[in-house]
Amino acid sequence: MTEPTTQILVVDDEESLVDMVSSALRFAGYEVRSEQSGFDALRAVKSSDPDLVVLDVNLPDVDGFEVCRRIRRDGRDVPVIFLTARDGADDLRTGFRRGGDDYLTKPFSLEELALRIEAIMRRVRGDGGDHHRLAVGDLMLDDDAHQVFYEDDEIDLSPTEYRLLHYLMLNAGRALSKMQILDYVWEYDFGGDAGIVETYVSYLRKKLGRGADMIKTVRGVGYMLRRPEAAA
Amino acid sequence: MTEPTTQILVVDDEESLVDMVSSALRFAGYEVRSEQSGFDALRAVKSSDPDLVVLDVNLPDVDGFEVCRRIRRDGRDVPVIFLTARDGADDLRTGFRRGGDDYLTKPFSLEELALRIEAIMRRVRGDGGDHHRLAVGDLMLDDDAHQVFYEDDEIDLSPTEYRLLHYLMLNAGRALSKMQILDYVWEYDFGGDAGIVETYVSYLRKKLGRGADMIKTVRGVGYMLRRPEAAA
DNA sequence: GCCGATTCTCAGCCAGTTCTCAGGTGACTC
DNA sequence: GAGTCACCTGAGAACTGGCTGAGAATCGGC
Repeated sequence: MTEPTTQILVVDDEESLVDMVSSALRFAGYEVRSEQSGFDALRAVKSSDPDLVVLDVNLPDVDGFEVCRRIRRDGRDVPVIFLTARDGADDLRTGFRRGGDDYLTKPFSLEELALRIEAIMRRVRGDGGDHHRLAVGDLMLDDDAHQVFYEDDEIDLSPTEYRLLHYLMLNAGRALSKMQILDYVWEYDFGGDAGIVETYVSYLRKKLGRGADMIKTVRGVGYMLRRPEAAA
Repeated sequence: MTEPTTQILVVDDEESLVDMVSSALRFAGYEVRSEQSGFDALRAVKSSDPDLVVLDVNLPDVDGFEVCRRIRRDGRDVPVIFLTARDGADDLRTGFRRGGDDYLTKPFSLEELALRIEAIMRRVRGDGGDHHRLAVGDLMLDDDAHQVFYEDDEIDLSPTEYRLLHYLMLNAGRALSKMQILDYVWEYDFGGDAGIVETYVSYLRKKLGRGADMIKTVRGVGYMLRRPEAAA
C-alpha cells in the first residue's frame, strides 16, 4: 500500500471515460497520465515509462492491439489492460491474454478495474503467493477466494453485494456518498438512480446479521463502515 | 515449491506463443528466459546455463533437433522439451524421447506443459522414489499414477477432466475465472467459448459424487476448489 | 475400420440476481 | 407534535448466469 507510486497510462478516445477512470485511479493513489490516441499513447509510453497501461482497443488512429505490439517491439513488457466492447471479446481472448495482460469489457465498474490493476501489480511485484485479505473488525474479506466471513461464519454474497462491501471495507471509517458508491461499484453507464444503493445496503445488512450495524447510515451523506474503535 | 528457482529457456519464433508460455511459467514460479531463433538459443544456453529448455522444432535458422544436438555436443545434458506441429510427430516420437527429454505437439495446453516440466524436474532432481501427490480435503491426486481418489475410492477421469481437477487443486482456496481455466487447461488455440468449462465442471461433479460440492461456483467469477479449513 | 470414450455445442430450465417501486418507519425541523 | 424528508425494506418483474441432458463430431484402441 505504501510502495512508491505506481504510474498508470490511460488511453481511450472517449474523453468522459478517460476523465472518470483517471480521477478514480488518482483517488486510489496512483499517478495517472492519459492520452486519447494510439500515437500519443506510444509517445507517452516512451517518455514516461508507465508501470501499467489501460488501453482501449478501438482508437481512432492505430488500434489498441497494434499499440501494444509496438510497445512490446520496443522491448517494454509493461502490463496492459485492454478495454473492449462487450461483443467480440471471445474471438480476441487467445490473442491478447498473455504477458500479465488482462482485459475488461465495456461497460465496467471502477471497482472491477481497480481489482484488476491491483491483481496485476501484485503479480508483477511477485507477491502472488500469500493470500490477499482485508479485515475490519470481525469482518474479513478474502479476495483470492472471493469469500467473506463475519466472526468466522462464511457469508454468501452476490457479485454486486461483494463489490459494495469491498468498497466499503477499503474505505472503512470514511463516509461515502451514495453517488460515490454508485459511480464506483456499478457499471459506469448505469442509468438508474442512487436509491439502488439503499437496497443493496439493506441486502448486505440482512446477510451480515449481528454485524448489520457495522454499516452506519450517515444521514444526508451516505454510508460508512465502522471501524471497531472509530467511535473515539 | 521452495527449491532454488529453476531456470527455463523458451525457444520459439512465434512471439505470441513465447509470451504466453513465458508468463505462465513465470507465474508458476520459474525463472524464464526466451529466444526466437536457434543461434540465439545456443548462445543463451552457453551464457545462462538453464535447467530446462522448451524448444520449438521449426525454427527459422537451425532446426530444434540440430540445436539439441549441438547442446549435447557441448557436453550439456540439460533436459529438452520439444514443441512440434501435430502432423509428422509420429515418426519422430521414438526418435527423441530419451535422455530426460519429452515432447509436446502444438497446440498444447499450459497445464500440460507445466505437468511435463514438473515431471522432468522431479526426475532430474532424483526424487522419483516417493510418489508425487496432491491432496485437498478428502481428494487426492496421484500425479505419477495419474489417478484420483475421493475418500479412497478411485475416480476415473478423462484427460481433460484430470487437467481441470489438477488445476483446481493447485489453486485450492482461490477463485479462478472461467477464462483463466480455459486459458490454462485447454489448448491455447481453442476457439470455442468459455461455456465448456461449465460442462466439464458438471462432469467432474458428477464423478465426484458426494464430493461434488467441493467445487464451489463463485457466481459472476468462476469456480473454486474448497479447502477444508480455509479460515486458518 | 469399428466401437466406445471423449470432446464440444447447444438449448431449455431453473435459481439467483438485479433493479424498480411504493408503503412504512424513524429522524429532524419548526 | 405535525409535517417533511431521508431512509428502509418487502414484493415482484425482468433478466442473467449457470447447470445439465442430448446429440454431433472426433479420437484412439483394438
